[in-house]
Amino acid sequence: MQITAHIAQVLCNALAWPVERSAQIEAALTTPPNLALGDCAFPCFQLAKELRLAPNRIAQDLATKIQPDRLIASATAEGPYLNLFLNRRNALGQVLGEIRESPATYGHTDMGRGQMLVLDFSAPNIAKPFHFGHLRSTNLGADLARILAFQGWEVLRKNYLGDWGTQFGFVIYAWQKWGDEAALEARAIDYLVELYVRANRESEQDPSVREQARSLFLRLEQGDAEIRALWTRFRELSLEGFTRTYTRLGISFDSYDGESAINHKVQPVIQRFLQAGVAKESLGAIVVEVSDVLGRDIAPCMLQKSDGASTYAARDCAEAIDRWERYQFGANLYVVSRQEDHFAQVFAALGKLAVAEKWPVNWPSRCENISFGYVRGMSTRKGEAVWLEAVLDEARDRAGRFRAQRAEASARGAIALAAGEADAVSEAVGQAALLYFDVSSRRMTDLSFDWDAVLQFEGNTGPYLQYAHARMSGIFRKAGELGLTAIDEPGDLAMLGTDEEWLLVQKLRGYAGALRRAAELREPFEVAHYLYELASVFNTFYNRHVVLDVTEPVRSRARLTLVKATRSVLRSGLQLLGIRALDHM
RNA sequence: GCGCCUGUAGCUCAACUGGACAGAGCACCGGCCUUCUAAGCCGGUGGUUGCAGGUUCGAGUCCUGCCAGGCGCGCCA
Repeated sequence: MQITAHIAQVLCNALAWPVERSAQIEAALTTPPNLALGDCAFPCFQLAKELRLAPNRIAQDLATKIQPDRLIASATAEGPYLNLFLNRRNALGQVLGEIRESPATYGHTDMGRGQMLVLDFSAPNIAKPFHFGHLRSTNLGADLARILAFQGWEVLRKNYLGDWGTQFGFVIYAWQKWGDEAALEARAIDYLVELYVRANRESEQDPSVREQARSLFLRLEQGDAEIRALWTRFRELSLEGFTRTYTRLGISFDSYDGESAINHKVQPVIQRFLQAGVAKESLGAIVVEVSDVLGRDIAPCMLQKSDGASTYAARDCAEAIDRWERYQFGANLYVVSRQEDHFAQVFAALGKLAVAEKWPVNWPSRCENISFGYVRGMSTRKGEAVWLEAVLDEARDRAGRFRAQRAEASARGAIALAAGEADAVSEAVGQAALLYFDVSSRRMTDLSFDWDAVLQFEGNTGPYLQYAHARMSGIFRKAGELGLTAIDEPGDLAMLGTDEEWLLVQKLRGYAGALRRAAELREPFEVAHYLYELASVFNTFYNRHVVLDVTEPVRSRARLTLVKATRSVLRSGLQLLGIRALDHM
């Protein structure tokens, strides 16, 4: 980023603009399509309007005004583009120096410094299957948490468990009717899901089941001791199951307070809405009109149903208020799929309350719904759902088989691993395939579940990134045997003179930009995409050049420095995506 | 009917928020293991960006209208 900032400043001077505008120039800078055209480009189209001059003319003028300096070697006009060639030797030294000085924080910005960010993700429903579809919210949320924390935010990870609502009435109804203590002991959460599905199926035949479930939930909400004890037990069992999966994925939360925890604060909030004149009664229910503030035809935000039970929206409102009082967040994000209308209603209702009660901070505008695409082929009712644990197992097993198969096909064989290590590698590779698949397209893209598409180990995949990392680690093992080490002073980096080495450095320079886009757009895909390109550029370099050559120790050490920096950035990015960087595969 | 989202190579996705010839992976065809891991690399085949207009120096990207698909539309969460 520092080189880019320098270029922007030089251009700013050449244009005789005030320093403040250099940020605008920096944002406009792009990369030419190939090395022959240059290393950095400034398109002059926008300036054409402002200066009332042809863009080609502006590019030519600028080219003559740019003085070569330590980082800029030359500038040429190529049609409407001003193309810059960098001083490779100095630029390379600067980039590798920055990475060497702070490998753990290279590429970060302070965009979130001093601000709290509440991130609500995963949020599975108790007594409902934790299937592959839930991986999206869980993984997307965990990635965003790491990415935003890296950008300086103080992130609070919140798992707002779906542990309240009529669904629980169904489970309790089923338990009272068919409950089997032995089965619950043996199968825990799986058995609860069976009960839930069975009650649901019955309610399709017999509408009165729904009524009974509803009344059971009402009793729970009113504090019936017997029902409450059942609920507590079911919640504990479910949470144990979820936690196993989270631990396996290396994900943890700061809070598991679900909808039930906010229960006692819901009524007072509904009263506040009424007293402020924001909510009104309609058909026996209590609602907040939001079509006026949202400027479109949308149903009102319902806070209380005509039977007196609170709604999901009311709990979300109360919960958001509680969050604000606790944390005074700078941002409050909900990673929930395809509930745009619901969140629009909740945020708008809170916005109206903010105005009516004259809140000093209009925090509802800091609330965001991070939506994402639908996972097709995964309906619980149709029995298509695949449990996340089963997917993780399958991923691990396929990764193990794939490795054995490759070892046989390759003339060189594969690196021998200890038995325990082989299992750990299979688990890590399987997860990498799964987690990477999830972020290999932008979050709004719908996904269809397909074993063969999800569990790929070749091409643009998670294992491809791990493989590049393992190769780099292999180089360092060999370097240790040969007694070669990376260099500390940049003097001899002039040995890095090939295009492949330069392209790799150029790519390393782009890490900060990828991280910034990922954070601003709430889009981990940006990191995944960047890492794929980085690994790809590295693989090209790796195939064309030998790093370690005892007859050329100076060049070898310079290349080791480059590989060390690349591995550091790759490892940093993988960590942000929750993918384990492996030293052997 | 209304609202939100999507439509790019046979398939799965990109395209740095309006910029250089629309790029990757999979699949298919050909080449590369006596050098640090071939889960890799190099080359090839494959496109009227759903259709029709509009905005301007310039459109896959923005606007309008069609066509096709997905999700939602006050007492499910």
